[in-house]
Amino acid sequence: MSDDRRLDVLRAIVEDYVATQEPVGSKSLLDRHQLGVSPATVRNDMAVLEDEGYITQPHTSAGRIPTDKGYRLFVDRLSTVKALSPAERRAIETFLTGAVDVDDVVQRSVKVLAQLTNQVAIVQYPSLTRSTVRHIELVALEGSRVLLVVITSSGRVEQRIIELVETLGDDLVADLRTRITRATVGERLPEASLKLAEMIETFSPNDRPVVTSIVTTLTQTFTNERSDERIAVGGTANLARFGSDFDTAIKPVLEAMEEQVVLLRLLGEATQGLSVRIGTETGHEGLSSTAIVSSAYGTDDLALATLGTVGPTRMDYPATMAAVGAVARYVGRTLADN
Amino acid sequence: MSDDRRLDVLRAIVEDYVATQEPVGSKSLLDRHQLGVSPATVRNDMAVLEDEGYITQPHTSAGRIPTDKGYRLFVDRLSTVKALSPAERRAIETFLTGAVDVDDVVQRSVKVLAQLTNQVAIVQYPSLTRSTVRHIELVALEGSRVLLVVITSSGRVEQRIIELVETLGDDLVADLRTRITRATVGERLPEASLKLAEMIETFSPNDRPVVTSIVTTLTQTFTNERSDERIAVGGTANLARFGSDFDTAIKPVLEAMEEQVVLLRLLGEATQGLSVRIGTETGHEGLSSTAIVSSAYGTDDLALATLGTVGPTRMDYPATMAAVGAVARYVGRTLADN
DNA sequence: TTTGGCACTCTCACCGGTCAAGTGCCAGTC
DNA sequence: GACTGGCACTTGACCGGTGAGAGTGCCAAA
Repeated sequence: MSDDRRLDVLRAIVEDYVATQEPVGSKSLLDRHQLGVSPATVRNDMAVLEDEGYITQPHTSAGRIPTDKGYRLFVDRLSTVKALSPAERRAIETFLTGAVDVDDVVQRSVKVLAQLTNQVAIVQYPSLTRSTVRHIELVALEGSRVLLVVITSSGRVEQRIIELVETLGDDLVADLRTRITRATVGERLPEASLKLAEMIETFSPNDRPVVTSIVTTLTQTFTNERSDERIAVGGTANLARFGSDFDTAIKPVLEAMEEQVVLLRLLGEATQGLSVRIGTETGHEGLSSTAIVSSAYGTDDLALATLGTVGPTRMDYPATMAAVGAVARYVGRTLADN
Repeated sequence: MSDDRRLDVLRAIVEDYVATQEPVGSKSLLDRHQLGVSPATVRNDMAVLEDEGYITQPHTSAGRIPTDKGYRLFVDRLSTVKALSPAERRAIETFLTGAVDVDDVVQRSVKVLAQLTNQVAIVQYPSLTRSTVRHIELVALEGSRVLLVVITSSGRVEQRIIELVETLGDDLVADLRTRITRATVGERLPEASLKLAEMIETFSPNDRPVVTSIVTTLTQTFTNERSDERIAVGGTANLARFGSDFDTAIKPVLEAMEEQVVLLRLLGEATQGLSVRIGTETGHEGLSSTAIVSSAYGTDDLALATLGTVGPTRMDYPATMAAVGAVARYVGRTLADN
């Protein structure tokens, strides 16, 4: 018995099932793939594959469908990432080149990713905490309000309006601005926060309360989860492909898509390279029949954030992985140019 | 024959159908409403109502369901807006009072509106073009870049980074800042644009190219559709209630929800008061079995923007209208306090 | 180890009958 | 003239039975 052929059979089953959405039997499998053996042999192989937990039958006398474990093996060892067609590459390129700012880049990537994969696309905004400060600005508004603007290396602009207890003198504002700038520009945001804390000491005791309150807000802005958590979702209309039963197949996904916290967990840590989580591997109950393909994007040396797609476990993994990878590369490049 | 009773019958049909989601027959209608007449009489009334186009039968020997025209009549003449329960009022209040900025207010209102109505909620960000300028700031960044920040009366903060052809002198930036401030603060944005155009003349011919390019961007920011079009959507999981057929009932709605342009048209012009559009009145093909309840929000004298819900035509109109109205009032008040 | 054959199992689509709900119409009553 | 009770008719939903089709497991033979 050849171990290789059994894997070929598994691959054929996955491919057929993804294409037809129907349990695949030994005979119809041979109609579409030349394995050079008879149906009976395939049946034997299938029995073994089922014993080992890679495929399963919805009911006796039905064909087989892959299990999560089967998809896992397929992704890990049986598939090669499809190359994108030139048309697809061009689509990504033309979609992304017109973008004017970070918001725009994210918006457009969600759209193109959803379109390419026919799935639900998720794109996380470039992380604040992993960027460096490019520019920081402090502006006195009317009354005792101060506007704080931070521009990061990835082009994100964050602003906060701070309500102070007392009005700031113009000279103090100017002084603060230069000192904050000196302390933070070029630094990663977490380190910038540390430097800022030290900086407080250098002010006269009189000014410290005000300075502290500004620095606190600034630090919050740098490290605040809420601002680090921004995420764009698109292509929800593709949920149609997830299955016909709304309550079990579609509703949980829609609910997850509205929960930033869940989305973040799903995208996962921004490790370099493609990550595929299948079924229960997503760690989310409602998503047990979906799979998530994600990838970090960023510059060569620094992952800025993550993007990916959510689709049914019976998806075209090679194509999806190719699309996610390509969009991640383009987005990383686009933001680096900024 | 009493015309009033026929309207009572229509009201009963709408109420029953909304409650049960099933065609209502003459007999079961009398089980739930005391009309003081026999089923046969109700049948006669129903026949007339059907002739007039207010109700229809899915098939012979089925009960009747209201047509769009029937709902229209119901909304216009047969229903009174339900008062919100104290619990609901409290829910809105507690949800909105914690908001820290405009983004937060909008985010939270979408959520609470979706929750209250069990429908898809849409909230437009406060319009830029209808706000006045509260503060405007011009900051020279590194190189020939300039950061422009506009804060409006409704609390929105918009920023743009402008790439100039030449580096600006510090004194020119300062000069520009004060002059732009003088020209625009307190003005409505469209008028501010006009004033800015005039202002260009007051600069020396040397500086005019730079000034023009800044003013242009500023004007674009003020009147740009893209920034005026920001919209938040929530409660898409409630699409479950729209019907069981994904392709005809749910997909079109999801698609519409992803198209800013469509959404804007659906919310409609921000006229004061509640607006209800039923079925084809939405002017959007895919939404022929949905209804949109929307309302402008803002201060007494100025509508800032619109919010509303999208639901199936068979919705509880009085309750939905009450919720939309209440949330609009609260949001208007919250933003006015800002 | 592979293969062909065979008996077996299960789902699904189809069919016909029955049931319940609802209608339209008509003749009778107030 | 408006309302009512009665009746015949229509129709979708439900149910059980049936047959076809697809697929399986197993076994003996190559």
